[in-house]
Amino acid sequence: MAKRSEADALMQRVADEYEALPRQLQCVARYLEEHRSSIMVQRVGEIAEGCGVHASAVVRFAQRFGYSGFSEMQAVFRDAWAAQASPARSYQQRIRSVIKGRTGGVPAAEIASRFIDASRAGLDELAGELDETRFQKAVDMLADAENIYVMGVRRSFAIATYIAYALQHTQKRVHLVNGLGGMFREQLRSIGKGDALIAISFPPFGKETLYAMRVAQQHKAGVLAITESDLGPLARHSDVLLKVKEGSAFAFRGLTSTMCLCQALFVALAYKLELTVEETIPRGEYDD
Amino acid sequence: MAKRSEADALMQRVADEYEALPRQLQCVARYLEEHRSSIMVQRVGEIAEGCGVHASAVVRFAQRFGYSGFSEMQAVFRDAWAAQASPARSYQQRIRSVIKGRTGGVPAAEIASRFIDASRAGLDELAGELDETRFQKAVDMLADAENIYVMGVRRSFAIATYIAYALQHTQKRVHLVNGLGGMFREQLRSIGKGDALIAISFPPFGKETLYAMRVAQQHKAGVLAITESDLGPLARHSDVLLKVKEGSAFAFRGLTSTMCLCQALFVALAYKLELTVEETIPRGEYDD
DNA sequence: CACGGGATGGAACGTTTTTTCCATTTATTC
DNA sequence: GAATAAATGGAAAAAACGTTCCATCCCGTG
Repeated sequence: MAKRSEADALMQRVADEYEALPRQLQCVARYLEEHRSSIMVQRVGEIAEGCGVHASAVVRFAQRFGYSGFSEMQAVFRDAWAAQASPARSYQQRIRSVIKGRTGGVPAAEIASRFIDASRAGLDELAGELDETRFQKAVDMLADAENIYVMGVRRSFAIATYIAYALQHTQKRVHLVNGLGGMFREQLRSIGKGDALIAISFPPFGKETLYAMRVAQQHKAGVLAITESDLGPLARHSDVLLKVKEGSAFAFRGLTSTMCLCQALFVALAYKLELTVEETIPRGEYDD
Repeated sequence: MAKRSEADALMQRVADEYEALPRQLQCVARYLEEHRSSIMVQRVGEIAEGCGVHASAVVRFAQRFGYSGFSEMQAVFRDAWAAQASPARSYQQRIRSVIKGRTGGVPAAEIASRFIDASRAGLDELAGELDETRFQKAVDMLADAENIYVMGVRRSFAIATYIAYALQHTQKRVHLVNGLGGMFREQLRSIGKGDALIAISFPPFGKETLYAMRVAQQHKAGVLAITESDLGPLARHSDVLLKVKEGSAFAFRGLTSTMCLCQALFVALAYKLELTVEETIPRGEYDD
């Protein structure tokens, strides 16, 4: 593999010493970590502004790691870029094609990047085919609800978990129907008029989720379904249906588009409810 | 998508006027053409030397094409690079301007599509910056583990939930450390050598997760951290660290890239363990 | 509560880099 | 070949930038 550039070595040292650094220098460290590729074109002032510190703090940072000043440290990043930009790129590409040509086990990274590509395709589709009217209706329904019940089982449970977590940052009462102790029915018992159920389900549809939707409708609660298609059993039991098609790779269905849609739903709701950033994302001791 | 950058426009004008240029300015033009990608990091003097010309000639060149001086022209190239190097940033900037643009009611669909854009940018970055070596190490670690513990709290809990669900389709014993009944410690008690802990955490790091990592290390279990940066407390307590940077929109952090990475991790693991599709995704009565 | 050490930010300083000016050279035209 | 216009290079002026110094502030300690 590529020999470690001095920039790599530096970032390693930074990572090692990070915790021992004063607050502002930690900011600088994080900034470098995150904007590593653009350090070389930035001026001290820009970097300082970017991490909300004084320019001299950036210089001190460089000096702490053995350079005479910022300029000398910047040169390290510039060299690293120059080294990989001009002569090496073609080599790297060749190496990649060599890896692809191999016969043995498929390298993990190869699988990963295919999967990521599939997920990207899924998101592209989501962006293109989102039904704006329905999305608005979904947001309105949640905004008007007093209690929000969230339900998804097995593959969809993680999504339900996330929605329930996010909604805790609103004033709504939120109920994650998790079936703990086999008590699906009991957890749904008190749903009623003025409430909403968010049901996430994909084929083959979990019978617990279908049951929950029926109960919700009988109790005159609004039902928002998040699923794959307008057809199928969810359509008849829901008031609003949001469609999300997941790309799949290696015969394995993604979940990123669904996650993305649900987050978008929450953000839109938060704005409708006019939550401030502080309310939405309380950065406190207990946040993670 | 194919919007011509100002740099493109400039190079076009240069090409048009090239013949009419004095000798030295032609040299500069050729140099720009050939070293287009590195203009942004070079100083006037370097460029001048590079084409055997005096610094003032370079300045005159810039002025001839309507810029106040070399610096202004250089900024054009720098912007062009920044735009293509990190599309994520430009997405964010667009989002911010949308928010600032109107204080009234932003339509929900507008918010949704901005959020999806940000998530797409996040995935693009994930695809580009995935550390293949580390990813392989992570897969190997999980493949060798007898028991796999999964831990994430609050924002990361949904991800942990998903990983635990997916891993149930392998032969491994999987333990989701969920803290039910306040029993984090008890759920971790039996972790030991030959086991692995997957810890998902983002700043500000949940103390429960940090605790779990320490316990795992003390018990000689392998620790796989999924987080945002090499810096911070997770680095020292983990054996493998996978980085994932989430795009954020409307001051709200995404989770789609993390989800995608975790799914990719699982797929790669499944292939390494040579699970068939049937084993991986049993399509049965209970699936959802 | 007083103290000390380190972190921080403002401003001055020195250096580097860019730009302008002008004298000189080179090319062009009649 | 002289006259004129344009191009060039040196050097000084100006600007930008990085660095250093120092007063102040904050935090942990005795």
